[in-house]
Amino acid sequence: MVTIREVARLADVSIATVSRVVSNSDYPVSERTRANILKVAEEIGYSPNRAARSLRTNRSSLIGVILDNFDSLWAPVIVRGIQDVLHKQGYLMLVVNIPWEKHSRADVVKDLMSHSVDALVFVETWHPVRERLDMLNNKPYVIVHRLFHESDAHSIIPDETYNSSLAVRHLLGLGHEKIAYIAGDADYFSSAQRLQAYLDTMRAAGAGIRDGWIAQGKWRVPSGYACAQRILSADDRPSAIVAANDELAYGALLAVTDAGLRVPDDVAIVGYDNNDISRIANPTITTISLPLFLMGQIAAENLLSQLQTSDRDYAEQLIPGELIVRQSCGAPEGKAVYARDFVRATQT
Amino acid sequence: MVTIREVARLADVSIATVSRVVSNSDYPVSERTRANILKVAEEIGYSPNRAARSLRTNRSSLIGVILDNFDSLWAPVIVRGIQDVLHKQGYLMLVVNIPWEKHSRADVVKDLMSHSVDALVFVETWHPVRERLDMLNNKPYVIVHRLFHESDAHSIIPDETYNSSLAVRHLLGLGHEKIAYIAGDADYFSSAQRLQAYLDTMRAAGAGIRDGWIAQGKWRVPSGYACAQRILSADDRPSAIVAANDELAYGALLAVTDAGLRVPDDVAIVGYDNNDISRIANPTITTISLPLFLMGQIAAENLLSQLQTSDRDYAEQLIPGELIVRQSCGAPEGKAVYARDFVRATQT
DNA sequence: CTTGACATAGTAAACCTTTTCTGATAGAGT
DNA sequence: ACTCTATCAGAAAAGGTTTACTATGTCAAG
Repeated sequence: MVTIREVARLADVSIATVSRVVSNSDYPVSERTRANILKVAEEIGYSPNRAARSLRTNRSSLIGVILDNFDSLWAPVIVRGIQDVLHKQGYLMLVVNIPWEKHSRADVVKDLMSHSVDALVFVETWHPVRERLDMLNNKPYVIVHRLFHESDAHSIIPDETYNSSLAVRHLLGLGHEKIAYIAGDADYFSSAQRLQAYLDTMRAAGAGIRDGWIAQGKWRVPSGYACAQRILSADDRPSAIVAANDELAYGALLAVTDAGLRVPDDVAIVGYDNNDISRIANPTITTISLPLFLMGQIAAENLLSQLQTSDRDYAEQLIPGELIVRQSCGAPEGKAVYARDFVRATQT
Repeated sequence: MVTIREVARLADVSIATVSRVVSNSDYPVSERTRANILKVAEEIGYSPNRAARSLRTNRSSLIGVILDNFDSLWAPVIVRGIQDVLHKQGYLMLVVNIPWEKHSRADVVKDLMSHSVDALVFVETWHPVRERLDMLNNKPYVIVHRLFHESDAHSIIPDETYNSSLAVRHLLGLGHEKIAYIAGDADYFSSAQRLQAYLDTMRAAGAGIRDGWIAQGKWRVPSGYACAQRILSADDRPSAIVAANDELAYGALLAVTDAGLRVPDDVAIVGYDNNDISRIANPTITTISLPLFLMGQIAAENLLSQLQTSDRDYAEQLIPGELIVRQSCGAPEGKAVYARDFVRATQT
């Protein structure tokens, strides 16, 4: 292996000087010397031994990324966002996936710490970080898409309330008054929030709500199908269904079709997540899109600023989504007139 | 930070002894001493400084994973498979995504080398590793799902020929004689292989092939739609379409429906990849499933064996997929009578 | 001509492990 | 009682880097 010593020898300077140059120290080194050292280093293909550097400085340029659910449709996009920012700053990601059922989490954190990661990102995590805050050794950390109920100032999460209301407002804006809701798994933080936003928005608009219009689903297609069936058989059949995610929406779509009704003519449908499925379904499904890549970027930037300035105030960050208007609601594709106006009004 | 020195002091032994115990050396240490050291280490929460260890041993317990396309539907599953094996052996993954358009690849490898990774995995890679083999410093490496044409003994790739023939055989087995084919992007290695397998299987079965039955697609839904339209307007309309992937199949499904024909009654369709889409589509789509998780595991095991025994023979590994029978072909769901028999006959 | 300040470079310690070599002890064999 | 061997423990070097401290040279001011 080619070491700093070798560079020093060839450039005829001390290793200290080489170190100053190659590690971008702000210690003064004459331009002549610097240029020469860089030339030599380049020529013999020197790159610093990170282990040695890390041993000395206690910094590793490594960021631990802990995922609950690596091959979900969301996580990889978030991770790419994280990398996008971190990589430019010379950080590399140590990625570990632990299904949330497993309780080996503490070990993983310990593992990462022993590799002296500079900071940690938890993506879509189920377990409060606080439980093992002592293990974190005061290292910066951030949570993207927290799934547990207690709030944590380090989290970056979708603005469920706002996003969910977008869907309802869109339907209201299209003239719908009888709007049903299929909720996600009750265990989830976000399920409750989205459902609440539906209720609040409906009430705020003065629209009536019936018990039979609200079904408790389980995130997946079959559950969406069953829930929609129940909803369609309600005394007062609704003219629109808001689903807590796209899979539920797809189940609902099948149920509506199987009931001999048409989407969007008889029943309009809105989803949430903007899966590939929704782009491809027939009809294509109106849905809420989350800026996942951006969320990853924000997380990484948050981390960087924690790394730079040790003490600052943290606050939970809520990330707004966007309504993607497609065929399943009957609105002109790509245009959410009322909803858009509403958005602007809300945001200013 | 708590170091080996601290453990040694409290256990009243030398640091050498502690090192032997905590690093699982096979150097003899008395049971009494070992137990005591482990107890102390546990109590004060000692975990070895990997940087120091790495500096000394030149091994890092880090594996570099380079991805072309991190948020594809496949890559994350493969990565999970890799982790599944590596993590048990105490390795952690340094994951880097580089879109294949970017040519910063060499830098990334250099980066990883400077972190002294013990080995490298390339997932779904477009660029021949050989180009920068010198940078690899003889470290073990493996390629999962190679996308470039030249063969590489270190690759673990789907057995495209076999897999693609499964689809055709299934249709032949169901009595179809006029089978069309929608190919994937011509740039891809796998496209050509899959197409060739279709041709060979058809010929072997004595089934006729017409020019109008073969369309050159581009992997995505709209292309599948267009190709299917062209195929359906052929003089001699085929009774089945094999698509090079599920998105193309979905496009074909739409085209068939829009042409006023029914799937599978008028036209049967088979895809490739077993995306979520296919499970949910209406009708559900028969397709080929790749054992991605397994491929990741195999890759990792290959790597481990390279790490243990320095010299051994490598050979390209071809991984067979599986036909998932659903509604789009008209066969009883889950049963691929002819195809299955054919598989057995081939494999024995 | 001396002094002080400044710019630049070098020396050497320190970071925490692993591992070679050496040392000590105990038990077995004579 | 002696040597020989096996078993276990310790001392110390080594690995590549950063950095506090020290050294040198140059130049300006006194």
